[in-house]
Amino acid sequence: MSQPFIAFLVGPTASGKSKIALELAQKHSMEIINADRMQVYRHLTIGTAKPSSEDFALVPHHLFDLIDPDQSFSAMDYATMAREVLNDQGQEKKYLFVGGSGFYLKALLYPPQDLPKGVAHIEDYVQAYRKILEKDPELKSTIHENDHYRIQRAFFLVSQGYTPSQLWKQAADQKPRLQVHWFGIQTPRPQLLTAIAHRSQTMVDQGLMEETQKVLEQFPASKPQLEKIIGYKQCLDAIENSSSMSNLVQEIARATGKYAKQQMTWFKRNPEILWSSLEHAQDSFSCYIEKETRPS
RNA sequence: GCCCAGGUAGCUCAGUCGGUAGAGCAAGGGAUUGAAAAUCCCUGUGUCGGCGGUUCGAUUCCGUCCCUGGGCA
Repeated sequence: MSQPFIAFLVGPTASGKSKIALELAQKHSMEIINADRMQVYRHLTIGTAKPSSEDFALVPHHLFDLIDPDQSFSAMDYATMAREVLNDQGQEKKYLFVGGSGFYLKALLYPPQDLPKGVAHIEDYVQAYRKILEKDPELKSTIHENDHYRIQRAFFLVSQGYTPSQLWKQAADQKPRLQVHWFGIQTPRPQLLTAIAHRSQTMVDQGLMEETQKVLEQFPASKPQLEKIIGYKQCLDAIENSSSMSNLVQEIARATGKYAKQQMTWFKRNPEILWSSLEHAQDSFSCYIEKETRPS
């Protein structure tokens, strides 16, 4: 038993993870570690539904507010930093990762591969796709010809002499390097959509537009990044085209709902997750933690 | 009351020179290996406003009625 107790609390956005996490962390003296892709950014506060400074004061929090919005960040950066947190601390500790970024948790769980960072700039995707298949035919089943995003990365790896499909297969065959306990909050879709609608409205009321403006002024280079983040993207659209202002909340809620669905697709196939409704989450996860951490 | 323009998938609309229809968005499902709140894939039967008429056959033409928007009184 050389490993601290580690739990992952996952679920779609707006499902109430942060609140449950805070309760569990207080009750079981756990430390919270962020597992949300966007909450690593400083200054993106309202739009990422980051915990409040009061919350931060209640229990130790890690991996929040790490970088400025114009800095790059990746799943591997996240995994590296998370490992540092875990290594730094004593074995007696208990950790609760909280967030909906499945890809990031996966990167943490599996050993890193020594691959170069970067993507290729591509003009002709048809040709680029043909070319990566020439060097690595198995990519055909992994990357769709329309998936330009992945073609850019694969093309880069191939041009560096790698065979991506082999690397990925190797990685998939590895056992997770951490033993973790999975908790998931599951909310019926209509209920979740209602919560999302409310939260979108609250964000706008709290000044999401102003936050967007301020970040843009302070970090002009962050624009491409902001355009990819739900909430900020819609605010940017509204700034440029004031007519879309009236639909702002609706647009944010719509995009968030889609995102929540993607998250569920990610987590649904993980058989290790102990699912609970929001109402029972606190009790059932609490019970579980109690049992698992009781000194025998 | 009269004159226009419309009434087609949950929404916005396209289309059928007459052989019962299709896009985007939404919705549902899936993928996801150092950009992932990104990116991509799959799924479309709906009294084509109601009723009549013409026709072998009408959502498409004609008549009439209803509804919506705009204009004139």
